[in-house]
Amino acid sequence: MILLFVIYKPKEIEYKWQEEWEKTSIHKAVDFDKKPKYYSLVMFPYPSGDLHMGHMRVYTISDVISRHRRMLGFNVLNPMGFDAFGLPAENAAIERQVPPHQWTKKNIEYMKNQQLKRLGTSYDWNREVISCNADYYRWTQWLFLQFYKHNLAYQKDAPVNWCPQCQTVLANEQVEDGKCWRHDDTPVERKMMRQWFLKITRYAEELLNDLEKLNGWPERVKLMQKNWIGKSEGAEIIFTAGHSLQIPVYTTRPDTVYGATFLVLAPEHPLVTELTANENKEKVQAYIKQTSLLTEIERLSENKEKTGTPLGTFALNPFNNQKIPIWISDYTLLEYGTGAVMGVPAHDERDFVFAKKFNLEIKQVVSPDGLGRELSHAYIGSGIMINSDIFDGLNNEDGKKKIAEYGSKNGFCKKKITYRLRDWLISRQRYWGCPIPIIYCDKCGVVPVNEKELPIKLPETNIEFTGSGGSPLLKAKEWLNVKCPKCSEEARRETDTMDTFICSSYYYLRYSDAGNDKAVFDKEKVNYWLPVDQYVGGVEHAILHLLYSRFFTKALRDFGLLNFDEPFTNLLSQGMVTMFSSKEGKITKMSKSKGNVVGTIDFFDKYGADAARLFILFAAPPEQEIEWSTQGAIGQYRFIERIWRLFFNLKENANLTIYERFIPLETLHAILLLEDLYKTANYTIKSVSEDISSEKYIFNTAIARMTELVNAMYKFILNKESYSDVESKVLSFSFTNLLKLLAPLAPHITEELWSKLGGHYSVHEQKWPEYDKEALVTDKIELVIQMGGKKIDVLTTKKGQSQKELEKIALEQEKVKARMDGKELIKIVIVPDKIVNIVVK
RNA sequence: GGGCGAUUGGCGGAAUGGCAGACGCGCAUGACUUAGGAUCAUGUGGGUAACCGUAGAGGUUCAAGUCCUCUAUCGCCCA
Repeated sequence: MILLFVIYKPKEIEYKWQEEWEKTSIHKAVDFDKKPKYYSLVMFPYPSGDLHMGHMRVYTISDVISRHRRMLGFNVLNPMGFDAFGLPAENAAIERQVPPHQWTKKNIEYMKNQQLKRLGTSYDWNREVISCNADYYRWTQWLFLQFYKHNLAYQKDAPVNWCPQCQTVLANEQVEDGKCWRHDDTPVERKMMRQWFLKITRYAEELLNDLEKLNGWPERVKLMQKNWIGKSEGAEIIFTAGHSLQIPVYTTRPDTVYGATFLVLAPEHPLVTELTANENKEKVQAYIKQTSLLTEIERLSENKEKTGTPLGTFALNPFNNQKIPIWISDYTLLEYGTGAVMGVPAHDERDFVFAKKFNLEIKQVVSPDGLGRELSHAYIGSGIMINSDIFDGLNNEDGKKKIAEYGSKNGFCKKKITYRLRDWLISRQRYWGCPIPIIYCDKCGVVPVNEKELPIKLPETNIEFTGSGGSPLLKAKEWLNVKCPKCSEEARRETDTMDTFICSSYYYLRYSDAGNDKAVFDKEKVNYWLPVDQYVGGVEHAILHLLYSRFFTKALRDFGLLNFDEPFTNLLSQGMVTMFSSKEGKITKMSKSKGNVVGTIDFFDKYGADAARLFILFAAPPEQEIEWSTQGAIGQYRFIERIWRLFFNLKENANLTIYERFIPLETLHAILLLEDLYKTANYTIKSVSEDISSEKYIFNTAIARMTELVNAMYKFILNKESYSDVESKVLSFSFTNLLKLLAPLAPHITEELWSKLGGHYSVHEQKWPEYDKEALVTDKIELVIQMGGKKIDVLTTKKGQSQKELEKIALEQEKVKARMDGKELIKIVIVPDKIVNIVVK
């Protein structure tokens, strides 16, 4: 056996084929092709500048799915783009005075050419979208105007995080421990500002109900969305105060209304001033100020000490005419329900803690056994109603209905459905985002920009990035001052830009017709390609991005632009890539800030993208977390090298060729191990096909099966000098199919060997292999003999024997006989062709 | 606190209720070598053994990693 030392140089091979694929456009998606369409999508990245191995996972998984689908005969759309607006670019501008567009563009070029392309991804770059380019954000603005037209975009006052030192608004992620990220000595305040919202709540019910249609989504993602929407059915009860002030209160527990011993308003509640007694004014003002310094998360934390202050006035419970004190506390939120709750300490944990702290009355109205007693904590379970006048003795579930009915008959209560989901605040007081196409005119008020004027481009010259004093757009006078589209008088542009989640809520639609400069997309094209057949992305987007995209799809459908209800038929949320971080002292998500990143370039240079891809796929199933291990990745590099050497060996000695036809089994019988090899090859085709096609995409087991095939081939050729014709055929058959099966996972090495084997370009355009069913038919089985459920012996025997025959065989075994000695036979359980279990006493 | 999920060799992970540990990493031994951190081959859960082993304790079953109940730990989401 002569081993030829042709060295495997992944870098050369990979560059070569990447260029060839690009030159021959084999990844182009064809609109309205005859083949069935398949839309494979991966969440587009933020162009942060340098992708690491952790990022590569999602692109690898999605790419394998795309390549596999092409081989199965689909017309595949596999596009890529960049979610290019956002804070980091603006921060870079503040810190280094590089204009955001320049910084972003440079990063995109690098990530695209040095990282994504080098991973061997099969994107159709003709459809690239970059959200910060005017030819894209023009349509972001256009869509905003459609939302505005349909009353789905509106303005209202809402609290923002405000840094008094920077004189600017901060995003939530810029607030660290209640302090500004740039001034850890400056507490962030909450300030009310007029801002833009999209009315996602109009679709709350549909967004909830349609989750049922999403059979291809992970249950836990659907559950997260369901909880986020947070539908609750309850009642609104109107308490009164003073002469005729009405205070509507929302509750999911109307059955406990007789237990209400106080009322809690949100500090921001509009009636607070009016309801405050003169002698309490000072304290109340101070408390409101104190609350404004807290974030919502801090306010709602259960660990937080409850705080509050009484207004000094009283409200009337309409059910029993009891006078109860009115308080304000930060655990009531203005945005939820009516901004006021009735305090029922006996049956709500937070109310209980609050009542204990401020010595308020606790009155039990639901009891598991119908008896009242001293409570050490709130009783939130069900039971029998007590202390509730005419409702006493009812089961509290019935009580809920009865009380709501009684209340609505008397006009102070009505059934109400509430959602936790709130309207989507889209205003950002930032430069690097899509400008909101609105003009403010002193005469005409809020005026939308004429659609023909789009895009409203971000000014790129004479912009100063200081990080303070508000958005740089406020100082771009030439840009800021315009004529009113209605009256032509002097007017000003809106300086807020849009949340970048808007850009990512429709990019997958734009891919269907990315170059269109007449419309956001052609209706026929979008309805041809969409919905997305397989979406792959991180679970960190399980709620917001996916919910916003679903909302956009439904809204655009109602605008008459789309004819489907849900954008993503199947969703795969891949687990993160972790690695030990010496900074944190533990294994944690790979990220630059934790100092535990493995760069892509070095690894690609040394071991190649194919090895990286195989390791990422092999380490665990896609939904699980994986820990990056360069050693493990080298293991996959060795696997590739083993195939590489096997090829040269067989080419030299065994007349290796492309061979795809099935081989009649009778020609293999006489040769030791040959039939086994042929069977293994076919079993590999079967298993790999099933693993990759399954909706779980279990690539790790698919790779294991291919490794077994390679091992089997090595075993077969061990110490072999020459090969008969039929042996060559079986080896060729095995190798040819191995290349095809491996092609989606390791696209470069398979393309190289396919071409060296004399195959027509490209291996990626070959038909996915089928297996020889005949080869997997066997007349022998391994019969397991058990006694009392424990394995005693395994023997090879004929397939398809009757239960009686199997029983006889089992009882004849020496090992069985020995153990039967002196024992009583209780029963024998037989699973044909599998197992015989003998139970003795 | 509530909901969801996880827990299998030294490590990553395999196992339609039917032979636990496929495949890989690591490790060990041998071969080839001046050499090996290359390659090829063999072995590798624990135990001298009978046997024992899938976080722990119960249960269902002829048979449990897999189903049920409880407990512990970890993770995610919501509070």
